[in-house]
Amino acid sequence: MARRNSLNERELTDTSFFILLSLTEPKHGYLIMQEIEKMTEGAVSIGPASLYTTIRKLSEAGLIRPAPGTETKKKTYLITTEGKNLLNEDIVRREQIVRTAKDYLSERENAE
Amino acid sequence: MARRNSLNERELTDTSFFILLSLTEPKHGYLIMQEIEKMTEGAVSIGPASLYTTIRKLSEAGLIRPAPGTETKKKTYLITTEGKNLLNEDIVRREQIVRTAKDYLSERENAE
DNA sequence: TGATATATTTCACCTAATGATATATTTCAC
DNA sequence: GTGAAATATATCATTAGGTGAAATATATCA
Repeated sequence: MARRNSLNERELTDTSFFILLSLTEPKHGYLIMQEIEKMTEGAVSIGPASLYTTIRKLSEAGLIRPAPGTETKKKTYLITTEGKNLLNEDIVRREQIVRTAKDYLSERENAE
Repeated sequence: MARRNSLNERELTDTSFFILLSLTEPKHGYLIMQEIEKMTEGAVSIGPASLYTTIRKLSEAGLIRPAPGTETKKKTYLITTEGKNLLNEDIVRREQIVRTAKDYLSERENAE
């Protein structure tokens, strides 16, 4: 849900979710795009505009940081501990949404 | 992901997702708000502005329709077959996201 | 009647995402 | 080296979606 500021509420948009996920291993921006395409088998694709603006935001929020030992022109990033915590929280949040929906639907079906 | 038009791409935002879910049984707007609060145990709450604008959009998209036999001032709605199909699709889409994330993380852990 | 709860609508504003485009930088065949 | 293609980053202008707040309408019932 696009609201005031999803990160403040410890909720990840799909874009932030997948960028954080891919940065559990250090990567630069362009590679992140490719990795997300690959891991979702094309279901999710993030363009450069979304990517680089989101990287900046995640970086400012302390959820990712420049990877050490990479001083080239390619800026390489890595998820932080805080970022990993939030990512794990968000996986649980997403599971709960699905579970809530399934439970709700099956309750109605049984009532018929 | 807030994009061009999520309904065109057969993707539901959280707001649309929960409204459709609650309308598997006929309800008017105000009740939808309460039901969503209740079923998510307060984790998701949708205000009137979001609710009524989303109802209009879902209605225009043919995903919900006025419930028959309710001709009062309270406008009662019900999910359509098309809406139910999309809701079910979206549950699967959401499950896949979680599965993708878990698989991705566990692959990295094993590689350490 | 009037107070309170229930219910709907609209406004103005913000965040997130995005297509498009511009611009670097790297690689490598020639 | 030169230049073309691939790789990589950045920014702009626009749109969709979500929201708090406030206004208004309707229902309920003491």
